[in-house]
Order: sequence, then C-alpha cells, then structure tokens
Amino acid sequence: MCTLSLSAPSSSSSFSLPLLPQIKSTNSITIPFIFEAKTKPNHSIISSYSKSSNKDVWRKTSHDHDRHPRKGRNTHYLDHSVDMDELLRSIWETQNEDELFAWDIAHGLFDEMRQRALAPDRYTYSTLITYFGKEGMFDSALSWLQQMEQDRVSGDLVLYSNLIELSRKLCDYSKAISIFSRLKRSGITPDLVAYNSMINVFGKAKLFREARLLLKEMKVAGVLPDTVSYSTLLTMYVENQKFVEALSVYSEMKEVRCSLDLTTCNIMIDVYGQLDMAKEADLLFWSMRKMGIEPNVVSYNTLLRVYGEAELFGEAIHLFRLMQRKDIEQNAVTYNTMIKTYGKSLEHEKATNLVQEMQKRGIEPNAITYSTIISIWGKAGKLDRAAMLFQKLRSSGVEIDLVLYQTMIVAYERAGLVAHAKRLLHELKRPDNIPRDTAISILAGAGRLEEATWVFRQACIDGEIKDISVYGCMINLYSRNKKYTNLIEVFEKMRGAGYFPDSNVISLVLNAYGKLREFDRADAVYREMQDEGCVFPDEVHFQMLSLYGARNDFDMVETLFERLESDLNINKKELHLVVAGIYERANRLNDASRIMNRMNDKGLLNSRIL
DNA sequence: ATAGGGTTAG
Repeated sequence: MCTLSLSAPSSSSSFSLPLLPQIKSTNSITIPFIFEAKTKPNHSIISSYSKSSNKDVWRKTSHDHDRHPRKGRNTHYLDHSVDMDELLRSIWETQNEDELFAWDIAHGLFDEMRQRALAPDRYTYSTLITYFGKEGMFDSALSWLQQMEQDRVSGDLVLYSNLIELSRKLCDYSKAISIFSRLKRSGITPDLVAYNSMINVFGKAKLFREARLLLKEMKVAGVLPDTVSYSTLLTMYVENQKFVEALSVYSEMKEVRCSLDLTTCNIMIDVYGQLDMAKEADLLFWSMRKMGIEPNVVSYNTLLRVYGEAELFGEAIHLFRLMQRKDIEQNAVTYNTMIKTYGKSLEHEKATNLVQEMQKRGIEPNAITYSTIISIWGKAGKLDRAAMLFQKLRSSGVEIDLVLYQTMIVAYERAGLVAHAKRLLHELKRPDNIPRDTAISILAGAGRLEEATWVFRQACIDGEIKDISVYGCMINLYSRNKKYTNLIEVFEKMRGAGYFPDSNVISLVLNAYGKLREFDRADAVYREMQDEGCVFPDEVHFQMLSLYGARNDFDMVETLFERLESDLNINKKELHLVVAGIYERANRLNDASRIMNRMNDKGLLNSRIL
C-alpha cells in the first residue's frame, strides 16, 4: 500500500531544502545502525532484518553490534550510488510503516555523502526520486528533484519518465504535463514510450488537441508513432464518447499503414458497438483470425456487450455458450455482461441463475455483479431481495463501493421508499465500514452539501484523503452550490497536499475567485500553474480574460489577448469572440468592434482551426 | 548502471 504524503511538508532545520517533512528525533537512532550494518557491503544483515517490520528489532541489533553510532564506521558503500540503491531497496523492503523513517535514513545518507565530498550524481538522485515516488511520497520525490536542479545535475529520460508515470498513477495529470515540459526544457528528446505515456496523460486531462498534436511532434522529432500511440489516442476519444473522432483516427491509422493488433481490434469493436454499428463490429471480430490476430476474452466480452446492447439476444447467448463449448476463458466481466443482457431482455431469473453459475465455476461475483443484479431485481419489483442482498454484503465485509451504494439508493427511490434511501445516505456519515474517500464521493455526488462537508473536514483532520479525485468531487459540489469560500478552502488543502489541479478544477477555482472578487489570487493561480508548465484548455484562458474584464483591467485583457493570439494552439476565432464579448459587456463598443474587425481582417470567420 | 505505454462489465 502506498502512503501518500498529505500534509504540506515543512522545512526542517537541519536541511535547507523546502518541502521537507519534519524529521522525528526518535528515529535518529536508526540511522547509525544502517551505517553500521553496511560497514562492509554486507547485504545479508540488512535483508535478514528486512523481513521484520519491527523497528525494535533494528534497534536491538544495532545495540548488539555495540558500536558507537557515529564512530569508526566505514562508508565505502557510499562511493557508489548502486550501493545506495541496494541500501534503499533493503530499507523499503522492511515495509516500514513510517515514511519519515525512510526519509530520515535517506537524508542521513545524503548528508553523509555531502560531508565526504562525494557529489551526488544523477543516479543518486534517480534512486532517491524513484524510491520515494514509488512509495507514494511524491512531495519528497519532487523536493529531491528540486535539489537536483539546484545542484545543476541534469536529469535524464529515465528519471523524468519515472516522475511522469508516478503522477499519472496518482491521477495528477497537470503535474505529469509540468514534468514533461521540464523534460523538454532540459533538452531531452522523449522516446516512443514517453510520448505514448504523454498521449495518455493529455487524454486523461481531456486535452484532446494537445494529444493529437503530440503525434505531429513525434513525427518532427523522428519518433514514429506506433500501434500503441494510435490505440492510446483511440482510447482517449472512446473514454470521452467521441466515437466519430475515434473512427477518424482508425482510418488515419490504416492510411499510414500502422499495423493493427489485438488491443486495437478490441477498441474498435467497442467503437463500432457504441456507434450502433453492430454489423461492423461483428465483421471486425470474425475477420481478426484472418489478420492473424487471435481474439481473446476481451474481444469476446466486448462483442457480447455489443450484441446485448443491439438487443441481439439470440446472438449474445449463442456467443456466450460458444465460448464455453470451445473452452475459451470466461471471467467475471463475461458473466456481468451476460447478466446485464438478461436484465435487458427481462429474464431476471436467468440473470440470477448466472450469478450462481459463476460462483459454481469459481468465478467470484464482484461489486459490479452485485450492483447489476440489485438493479435488475429492483426493476423487476423484487426490492426485498435486493435489500437483503445489500444487507448481506455489508455484514459480510465485502467492500461496498460508490456505485453499489448508489444503486441501492436508486432502487429505493424508484420504489418510492424515500425514507430508506435517506437512511442509507445518513449511514455514510458514520464511516465504520466505508472508506472515507468513498463516503465523501457518494455524498458529494448526491449533492449532500452538509454531510459531505462534515465528513471531508473530519477526513482531512485524520489525514485520510488519499485520492485526488475526492478534492475534485468537493470542488464540483461547492461550485454547484455557489459555496465559493468553501471551494477555495478545499483548493488550498489540495495544493497543500502537493496535488496539481486539473483543468476542470482550475476553471472552477478561477470562477470562484472571480465571484469572490479575489482577482489577484485568481491571477496568481493562473500564472503559477502556467509557470509549472501546465497546459490549459482554451476555456481556462478565456475565463481569465473574462476575470480581467470583470475587474475592468483592460490593459491585462489586451496583454493576455496579444499573448494568446500568438499561441498557435488557441482557437483564434473563439478568442476574438470572447474578447469582443468582454468589451461589449463593459460597454466599450469601439473596442468590441475593433476586435471584430481584426478577426475579419484575418479571415478568421470561416477558418477551421485544427 | 536505472523504466516506462494502449483494450472489456454497474
């Protein structure tokens, strides 16, 4: 389990770095022991204790060696960062429960290297950053990056790629983009995998244009996009329901003779299905073998869903049983899909039977199975059965996730049992059996302002917010309810925890600052995020323009307008319309028409921008 | 010397 560093780390007196967690003095005894243990590069000592997560064992053994902590130690191992790497690995293998402990040791080593005039090189930093990052101690990892840049040690592709991957896994896409721009600024050419990661990041950040532009950039940089590049792009469009765009990417792929593979086919079967092109989906599936691609369980499951959604119930059940006859792997997804299809064809008994069948075959039903069947039973008027299952799941300790809860609430509401629905919502306030993150997301999603606020505050105090999306949920909730002060409070907590806001959050935050007439702070956030290398969708820039307009700061409107006008990525027509609109609202009609004329002069009226 | 990317079910 990763532990996230959630509190804003404060600087410690012994080191000059910003962003450092405070070092607990009680841990200091452990550092000498690490030095002792590695007196000779003797990994066995460390690894033998690394099996134990009990720090007392460490201390006891340290004592057994009966040496003075800071005397007579031999630190040859510090000459090479490989040893450092090995050492850190050992430390982390102890699964130690305290991140400050790890930080303490790493810093002790680092300090030691400095004292011995051993210059930390990029491998030292790479090791530190990778390990802190992998442990989810992202702020610590970044502060090492800062230290590295201060030391004028240049990072390399591996290091930056690691950081990008880390941000991606934490869903901190703005940060990933920021690191990517840092990478390029330091003169490194990303390779194919790095580019593909970034296509994914831009997609997740919903920066569609930037993702597509990356393909062009790759070609310029001499890195040819491959099947993964294209399928990443396809996925981006699919995730955002832009199926027509996906089709166009697919045809471009074939145009440039980029080869198809299993994943691409699976994605495209899905796309055809979503576009109600079941026939094409069917055709693609059954021609895969001719292309030398063996369909896998994902291909089957996807086609199964396409059949179901097209109400081709005969085909669906036929395919489902064909898989069994031909001994093709079936999994929970297969069953869940088929159960859903039976729900659609109003055969809820058959759906119920399938739940039993999967259990008999050792395929464990999961939260999706349960919420599917609860929903089916609810619609079939078997609410008692649904409620009983839900109760049983809760008492059996199965993790109740967000959708499962909501399904049951919706089932109650459908049946007119509003009191029951309310009771469930109320229970979320007592987080005995539900993770706080989950509870907050449900409460916020259900628009329960007070309950969500209460649980969120508690969870912050207890340091239980582990998921960046929780902040987004709360910010959305406050925005919907025009609680701008609360919104800013959440935003500040989010920044304090080291997270970067995504474009949606930025946009809501700028809006909130605008409503509170805190224009300077809006401006500061906008600049800060840009300095960090964040890329904004056009809307965010336009919003900032509007804020300057609302403050009657037309100098800033003009300055930003000029800058955006020279930015190739901005939609120029919309930019002019937005600025003209700002002047119009301020009753500066001369300026408005000046902007409109400028637009017409440039022939932007009918131009298509990317 | 160090690593890393894309697909299915509520």
